[in-house]
Amino acid sequence: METTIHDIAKKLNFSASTVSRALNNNPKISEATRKLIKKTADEMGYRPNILAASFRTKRTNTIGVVVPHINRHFFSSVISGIEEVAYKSGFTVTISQSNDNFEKENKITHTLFSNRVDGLIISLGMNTIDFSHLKLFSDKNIPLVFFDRVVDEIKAHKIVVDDFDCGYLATKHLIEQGAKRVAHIGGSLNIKIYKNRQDGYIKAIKESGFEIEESLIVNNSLTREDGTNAAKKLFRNKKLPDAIFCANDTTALSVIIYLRENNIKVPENVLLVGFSNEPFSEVVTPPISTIKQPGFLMGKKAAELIIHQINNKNTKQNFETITMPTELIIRNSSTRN
Amino acid sequence: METTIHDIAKKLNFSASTVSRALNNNPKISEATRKLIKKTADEMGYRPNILAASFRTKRTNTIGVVVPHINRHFFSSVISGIEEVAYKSGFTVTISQSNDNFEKENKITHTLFSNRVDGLIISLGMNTIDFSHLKLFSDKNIPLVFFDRVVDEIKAHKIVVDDFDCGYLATKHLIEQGAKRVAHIGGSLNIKIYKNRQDGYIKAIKESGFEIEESLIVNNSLTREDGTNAAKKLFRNKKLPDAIFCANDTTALSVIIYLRENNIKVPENVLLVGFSNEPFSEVVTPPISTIKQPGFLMGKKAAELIIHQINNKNTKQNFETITMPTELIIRNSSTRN
DNA sequence: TTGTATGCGTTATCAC
DNA sequence: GTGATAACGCATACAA
Repeated sequence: METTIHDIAKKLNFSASTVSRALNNNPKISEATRKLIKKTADEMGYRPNILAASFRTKRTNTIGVVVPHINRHFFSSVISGIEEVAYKSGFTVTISQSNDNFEKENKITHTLFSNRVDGLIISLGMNTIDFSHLKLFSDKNIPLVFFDRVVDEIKAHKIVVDDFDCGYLATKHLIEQGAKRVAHIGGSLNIKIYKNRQDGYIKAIKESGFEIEESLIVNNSLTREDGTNAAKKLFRNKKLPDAIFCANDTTALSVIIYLRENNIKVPENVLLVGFSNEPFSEVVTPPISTIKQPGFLMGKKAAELIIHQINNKNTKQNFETITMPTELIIRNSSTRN
Repeated sequence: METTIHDIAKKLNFSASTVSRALNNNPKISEATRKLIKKTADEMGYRPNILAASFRTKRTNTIGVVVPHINRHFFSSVISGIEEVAYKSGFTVTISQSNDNFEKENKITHTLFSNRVDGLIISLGMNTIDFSHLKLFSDKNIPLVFFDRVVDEIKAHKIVVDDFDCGYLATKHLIEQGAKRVAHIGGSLNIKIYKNRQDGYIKAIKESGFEIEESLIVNNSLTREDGTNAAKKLFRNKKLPDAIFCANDTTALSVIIYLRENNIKVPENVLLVGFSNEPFSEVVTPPISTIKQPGFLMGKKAAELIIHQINNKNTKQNFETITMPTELIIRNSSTRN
């Protein structure tokens, strides 16, 4: 049997309420009894039943986190940031992954709700176009923070990067390095971040006086395999591209490997920029120029925002969309010395 | 206000107990009323208060997981495996990271205990030599599963790989490829897995009729920086090593980069094997031969074991140590074609 | 400064 | 099959 506050109370001839107060550092309890009670609690091996307390106070001190894939470097960095801030503020973090599967995302989210998490931080799955499971939270006034894959339809804090600008800068950089025919391998245009990256690419191309060529743009789901297929397709053109802006590093890697096998040199023949700064992009040959997203910081920020909301539920919120700084990291894949 | 079973009961002129039973598919409730109650619950937007139920039943359906670093590929793969199995069995997973900091590990573990997790899956921090926070679980008969960094002092299921054998095989492979002076960059010998890897190395060396040379063994904390320093040290020897078995891929990567800068060729001049099969090891030049640990499977296995324990708490357990299969992945860094 | 009484929402034990 | 009641451990309003 676990020790409860009643056991401590009985032993010391106090009431349970006094014990409860002492343990919670209620200032109305005298220094002496508080010390005595805490000491005794310690000796008796008392461990508070947080479950009971949460049930009573309707506060779990738990933050739910939903990401598409835990083992992607970007997401695990975000989680790491969330966890660090949460821990320091006395919150526990419950993590689930949707596997980019809407059914699972839906179920997970409901479970988190039923578990009465104090707030939810989420990056949406690829196929999520119905948002009722999230409305559940905003309707019941449970703090909600989106990051990365956000959605316009729901009012909440959002943490993003300026994908449009990133796409623009990456493409412009390629053009500045002398590229005249920049191709783009992008993601599904249903997803806002990929649409934005592509729009940035288009702006840079037009601004530099080049034409948008349909044959230089490929959209797919940005896996390793898709990247290879995209490369094949692009290099089947009569007029070959001399640079490619890839919407993620995985695809850029596929391209590098494909080109190596076909004796086309990066960066001598083709310049390359990726996206996300995956750990491998720095060490592959040639190192891949890429956009660095501050995953860890995004996580910290998300946690800060949600904890602030949790602690100020009554005061009205102005929901803000926070754009985090990115960095174009220029490496060998996009520079001709 | 949230809808409760009492609200449903009132509306339908049933008792709360009947509603509770119907919702839990208790066979004593008639088909008709069960359907009616479920339908009404749905209409009223009823969401069970799992907190209350957990409190009552003393079962949270939650598994606690503690790892040193969430954003290491190996650990996030393990977590991913745990999460997948847990989800399918109706469990929620709470994840924390210790940052290899004993204080934090201690505090986290106590918090998980107070939150009444049904079980704990843990890989210990680098500096954990006191285990009272884990005894807490085994003493109270709360299922506990260790993986990767395990400990002999506590009886529990353990999921490991055969580090000794891995070290042996890796070293032997290098010798078979013609190496005559194999060096080793290892981790802290306080940590069992690193000790075992090194012992495997030693066995292979001796078995092949070579001498153990102190100057060919470096122990450090296996960071990127440490790897570079170790390489410097090794190549200051009068008689240079012609192969290195590194206790992780990070260090192997450092060595590759250091050697490249010093015009020593891998694999022509020096053969190399790493450990863990980090994502970058496949794509770096040259690709690094390494030991693949089945992180995802280890996670699945850990979850299966702990869920089985949770569901069979009364039946006595025979604690087993499960050794998962590894694979020596041979790539260019260790082969001379 | 401390004690008494009450209830959070659910499930389990009886009873009918 | 269904209902009444108690209990889980804690925090809090109110009393003293």
